Amino acid sequence: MAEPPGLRARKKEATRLALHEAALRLAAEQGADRLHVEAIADAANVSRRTFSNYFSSKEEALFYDDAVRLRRMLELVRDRPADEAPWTVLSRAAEQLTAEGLDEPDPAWLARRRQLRAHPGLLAHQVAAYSTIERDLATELAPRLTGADVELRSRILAATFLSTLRVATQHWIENPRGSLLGAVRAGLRLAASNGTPGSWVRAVAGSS
Amino acid sequence: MAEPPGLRARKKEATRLALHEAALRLAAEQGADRLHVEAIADAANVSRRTFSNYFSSKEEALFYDDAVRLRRMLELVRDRPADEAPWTVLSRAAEQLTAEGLDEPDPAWLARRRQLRAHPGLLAHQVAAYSTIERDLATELAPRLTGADVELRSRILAATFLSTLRVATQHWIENPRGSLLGAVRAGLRLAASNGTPGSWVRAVAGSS
DNA sequence: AAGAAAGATTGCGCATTGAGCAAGTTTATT
DNA sequence: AATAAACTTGCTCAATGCGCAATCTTTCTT
Repeated sequence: MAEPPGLRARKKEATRLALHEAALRLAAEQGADRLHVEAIADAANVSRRTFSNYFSSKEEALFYDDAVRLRRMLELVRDRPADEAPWTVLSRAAEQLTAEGLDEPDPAWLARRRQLRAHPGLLAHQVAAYSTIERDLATELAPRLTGADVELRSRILAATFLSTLRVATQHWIENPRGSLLGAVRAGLRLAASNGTPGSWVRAVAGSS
Repeated sequence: MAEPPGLRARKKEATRLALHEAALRLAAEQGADRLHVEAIADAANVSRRTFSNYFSSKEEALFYDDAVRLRRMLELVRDRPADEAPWTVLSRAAEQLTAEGLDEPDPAWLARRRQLRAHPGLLAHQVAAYSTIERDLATELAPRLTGADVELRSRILAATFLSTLRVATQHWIENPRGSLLGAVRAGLRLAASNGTPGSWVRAVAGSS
């Protein structure tokens, strides 16, 4: 089933990563607006054309790591028991994902990501990356719901969860007190009680 | 304070709208992928260059109406009393916005919007339009919160609320049973109780 | 191990597009 | 009516996404 990736696949992943990292580095060094596809390709020792074979735009290259994380999260969701409550499924998946080696990321990566935040036009591309799996996540969630309006409810669950994950992560990047895992947990707890004003304080207090 | 817009401003708004509508119509007619800036400009009787003066891409033109709605919603949020509970502020603003003449939209518009849904790449641009005001909404919300973690909480509130609004609206477009207002109300109620499994059924039942 | 088949990289060319600039046109001001 | 301010347009260019065909690499077959 899970055959070890051959040399071909490994090489591909390597250049993909190289392109992603080159993009991130150059964007942080020279500013996101002076980032050109040609430069990224050069930095990764491939041709401009090859870049296009991997990514359809420099922004996609920039947020490739988010895409990977999100695809991985979808897998984790799939692996949760079918009878678990939906929000629990999502929370646990998010926690596993965060725990999986990305809890204490490389400081250089952190700094670069913080640089990127400055450029407001990039936010749009990041949310785009998230929106890519929104539907997949919803269809994964739907069979776990019972009652009326399953479709609407699954889509709202997926969308709000992903938004929360994105915002909590971003907030932690800009403002890293404590662990990322803690930030994600706090965010999810907050989102879980969006509509109940009294519980906010309690929810936050409970996170410490 | 609010001077009536002169001829100049009215003309500008007119061409902006013309461009938006031309884009929407052409996208629905010929498919979103065969949509070219030149064609949009022609259909609106302006030059290609002028199109660029109004919109920075065809997708921005396509989702101009969302942008307008969202800016309007920000105003409505600003006008809510300062002591209202945050989620109530958002719900009321959304309801007002929906009630403001867009509750029973033009069937042609609806059909076109439904066509657009087919093209998956466009979702990214729609969420981009929503993300544009995410920060503004958060900074508007922040002063209405008390306690700890005001920044994180306001950002999560803004993000989840906007996601919900987007998904509920989109769901209603694809699936218009009842009024849009009803769909938005239901969506917000659902989002308000994301984490509490037992309350889902009650929340939905309460919407009928 | 040799050769065929499948897959990846590259260069070339073209269509689309976003934007700066300057000249011409329309609206606002006085 | 004259002047100023704002808008439109055509021209031009750099950047980009992608189809195509040639070449090189990995994998599969026998």
